[in-house]
Order: sequence, then C-alpha cells, then structure tokens
Amino acid sequence: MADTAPIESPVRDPMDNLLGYQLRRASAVMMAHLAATLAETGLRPPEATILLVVEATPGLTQSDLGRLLGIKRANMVPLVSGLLAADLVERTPVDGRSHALSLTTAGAAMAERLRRLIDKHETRFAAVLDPDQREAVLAALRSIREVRES
Amino acid sequence: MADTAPIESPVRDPMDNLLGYQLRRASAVMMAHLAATLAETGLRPPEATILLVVEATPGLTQSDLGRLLGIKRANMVPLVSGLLAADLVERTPVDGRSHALSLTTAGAAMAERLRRLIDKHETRFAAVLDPDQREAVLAALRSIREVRES
DNA sequence: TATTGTTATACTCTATAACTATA
DNA sequence: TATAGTTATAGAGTATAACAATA
Repeated sequence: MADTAPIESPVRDPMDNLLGYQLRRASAVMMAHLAATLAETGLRPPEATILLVVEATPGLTQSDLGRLLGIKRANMVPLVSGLLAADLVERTPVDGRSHALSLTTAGAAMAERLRRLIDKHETRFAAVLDPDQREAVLAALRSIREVRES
Repeated sequence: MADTAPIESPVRDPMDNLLGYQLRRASAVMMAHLAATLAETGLRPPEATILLVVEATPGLTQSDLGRLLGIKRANMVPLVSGLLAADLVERTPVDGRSHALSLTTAGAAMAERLRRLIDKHETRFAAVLDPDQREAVLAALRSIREVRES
C-alpha cells in the first residue's frame, strides 16, 4: 500500500477522540430519540423521569427530587405543576413547608406506559452494543458523573 | 445468602441502568467542566469546537461546519459572527454565496491554547477510566451516534 | 440560621420558517 | 430548483437572586 498511501495525512476530525465531545453528541442523539418516543404521551424526558422516580420513591419532596435528578429547586416548580395539573402526581403536606409527592392512579398507569416506551427506546440503542460493552459504558458513565471539580 | 436477602427489594433508582439517562448526566458533568475550563479564553464549547475544526480543515464553509458539528445553519450565524468579530476567524468568498473559513494568526494561537485546555479537561476524566475502558466508551459512543430513527 | 417552595429573570443551545442572492 | 447565508422567533433546559413561610 506504500505508494498508494496519501502523502499528506488525511484531515482528521479533531473531535473524534474527545470523550466530552462524543458524549455530548451521543447524548443528543439519544435524547432526541427519547423525546420522539415519549411524544405520544405528551410528556418530555424530565417529566417522565420525575414520574418514574416518584413511583420508585413515593413521599419524596420536590427538593429531594431536584437533588436526585440534578434539577434546581426553581426549575422543579413548573415541572411538578404540570404533572399536578395533568393529575399524574399529587402532593400531601409533610411540614408546613414541604409536600410529599406520590402518583395518582393515572400517574401509575402513565409510569407503566413510560417504562414500556423507555424500554423500547433503550433496546434500540442496546442493539448496537455488545451486552458487555453496554455494561462497561454504564460503569464508565457513573465514574464520570462522580467527577466534579478540577 | 438466601435468608439474609431482604424480603422487599431495596428501593432502586429506576434511572440507574438507563443508558440514555446516564449519558445525559455524564455529558452534563463534562460540559460544565469544559465550560469552566474554557472560561478564561472567553470562548464557550461550541466556539472552541469551531476553531479546532476550522484549523484542521481550513476552507470549510459555514454550512459544511454546521453539518459536521450538528449545528443548524441558522445557529451558526451568531457563532461565526462572534469569532469574526473577535478576529479569530476570517472568511474569503468562494462563490457569490459561500465563504471559506480559516483561522487568523490570533485564531491559530487561540486554537493552540484551546487544545491545551481541552487536553487538561479530558485528562481529568480519563483519570477515572482505564485506558481500555476509555477506548471502549469512545467506540460505543460512535455507535450510538450512528443510530438515527426508530 | 437553614430549608421549602416560589417568582422573576437571564442565558445557552436548539428548532423552524421565511427571505435574498446566488448556483 | 437547490443551496448559502441570514433574520426573526420560539422553545427547551439551566442558572441566579430574592422573597415568604416554616423549621
């Protein structure tokens, strides 16, 4: 192949080996696919996430949820308000200042539906990875999430 | 272990094994870290990406860049305008309708500086992964990016 | 004093539609 | 007719500051 090799090295994509960049692009692909998959429910990914977490841990407060999901208190307000208005979530006072969140009957049915849709979505992407590879990626992503400063 | 196993399964985080969710959170961590790392240059991640790609492939048009980076034509405009105004990028007419982008001298110096900062940033995260694991993740992310519809 | 929920607000990134001028 | 660049605009998602009520 020596004399058919290009004399100048081919232009390489400088982003190709950057973990941060590839993570961003891959995440964007999956989020777009997830949003499209969930569109029929009228819920977007953050709302779906809230329903699943509230289902798994009923009694959580909004602040608890925000801390768990990395969503600021202030930004939880319209999300939870929407779910209350849609009668998917209800809240009962704990304190005079905090409210425990739980699913309504409709919310539980929606959570079930979401789980099936998310499973379909996840399966689509799992199909392009070896099972081992998928586990390795999940482990790596959890490690990355633990990195915070400098 | 049978009789020491919990009767009720512990409350599991329903997001824990979702590739899409973990990807989103890990990406957010890395993007925040990258933005903080680049802050001293006055450039944000998308602008830094543009400089590196223009450096690697001078003569690209804005539309070429957008397609390569997954940024819509309309959204490229303020990004490129900012880089032109900062005298980091220049453009020369190709057509009557398209312009070839290249780095100015200041842009080339900035690209070098960016490469060092990005390398520092990447190294911080590579530190929590085995080298093999890092390559496996990159390969998996590229596979994920190739998935598009259904 | 610290925390919960809230309002208001701003910024970043993305998305669409429509226009012009060129090809 | 299709493409490059542009404008205007809207929508997500995220960020900070400040406030009232409560702990």
